[in-house]
This record gives sequence, structure tokens and C-alpha cells, in this order.
Amino acid sequence: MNKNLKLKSARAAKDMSQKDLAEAIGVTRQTINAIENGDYNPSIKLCISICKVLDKSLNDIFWEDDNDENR
Amino acid sequence: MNKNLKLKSARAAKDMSQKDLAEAIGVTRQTINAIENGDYNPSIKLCISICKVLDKSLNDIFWEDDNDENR
DNA sequence: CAAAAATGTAATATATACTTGACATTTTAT
DNA sequence: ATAAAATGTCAAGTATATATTACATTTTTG
Repeated sequence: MNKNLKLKSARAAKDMSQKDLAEAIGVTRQTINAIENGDYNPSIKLCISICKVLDKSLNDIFWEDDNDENR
Repeated sequence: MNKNLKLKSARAAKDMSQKDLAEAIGVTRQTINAIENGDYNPSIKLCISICKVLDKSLNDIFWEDDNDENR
């Protein structure tokens, strides 16, 4: 729960599928899917990799959309 | 290796010890220490928690200081 | 409509973030 | 100079991010 729509949107803006993004980063399609759907709490390095591919900053995509929950 | 000096500096600016920061976040002192020393690749949620306590953004503290390495 | 591509999701396995407890060294304060 | 506080680090344990394989459903395309 608590989907990351900013990520989904930024990916769409680049016309990339989850698979495309995953391969560009060197990660599994399931991992991208889980992050977009809020099932994973990704590492900062993975977040940075995603941002670089999508030409976005950490603040753009990851600030405040996970928020409280745990940790 | 690859220490996070921006984090160390932002913590110093608030005059907090690693222990202070750890307790404010709800994490262990060793965890903060490991992040500052580049031994851990922290989760985005933990990064956000740290930023909020230190009144900084993700870009301020976590952008580009880990960079390449793995992932 | 049918085929293909994209997405959701589940099970099992592995790597590693994070905890707990403990001790040693370094830094700060008295 | 000594005590106290802060930091570095290590070992063993737990939780969870990520990989792999596989299949089902939804969306897109011809």
C-alpha cells in the first residue's frame, strides 16, 4: 500500500516499462513493481539509480510519499 | 569507505551526537555510525527520518555521496 | 477479436540492513 | 591528568530487500 505514483509518473514520462527501467538500472522487474506499489522500502543507492535514469532528484520522487509507516 | 560527511556535518550543525540522532529517529547508535562511515546502504525511509530530524532534504544529505559502488 | 506486451503477485532462496551487547579508542570536559 | 562522553568496531541474531522462476490478469496493439 502507499503507492509511489511520482515514480510511476516519471517512468511514464520517459515512456519506459517497468522492465525497461529495471534493465537500465540492473535490477529485477519485480523490484521496480514492488517499489511502485509500496511493497518495498528501497535502499538509497537504488533510489539514486532510479533518479538518474529518470532525470529526477531524490526530492522529486522519494520525498514524503512513504512518510511515516514503519521506520 | 566513502563516508557521508554531509550527514556528519548536518548532525554537528544541530549539536547532536550519533546517540542523540539515533534516539530521535528510533534506531541504533551503531546504525547511524555505520551510515556515516559508509558501511550501510540505508533504506529510503530511514534517510527521510534522518532528514526530518536534521531539517535537511534528501538531496542535501544523500544525493551523489554514495554514487557508484554497488547497485 | 486475437496476440503481444505490461503488470500484479506468489514461493523459495540469498544478501544485507539493522539490533543487541560489549569493549576499545578517541575526544571533550573538569 | 583524570573522568566522562563520543565514536569505532566486532560477533551473533533477526528482519527484510532483492533475485529467480513462474503464472495469472490487465492493457495495448494489430
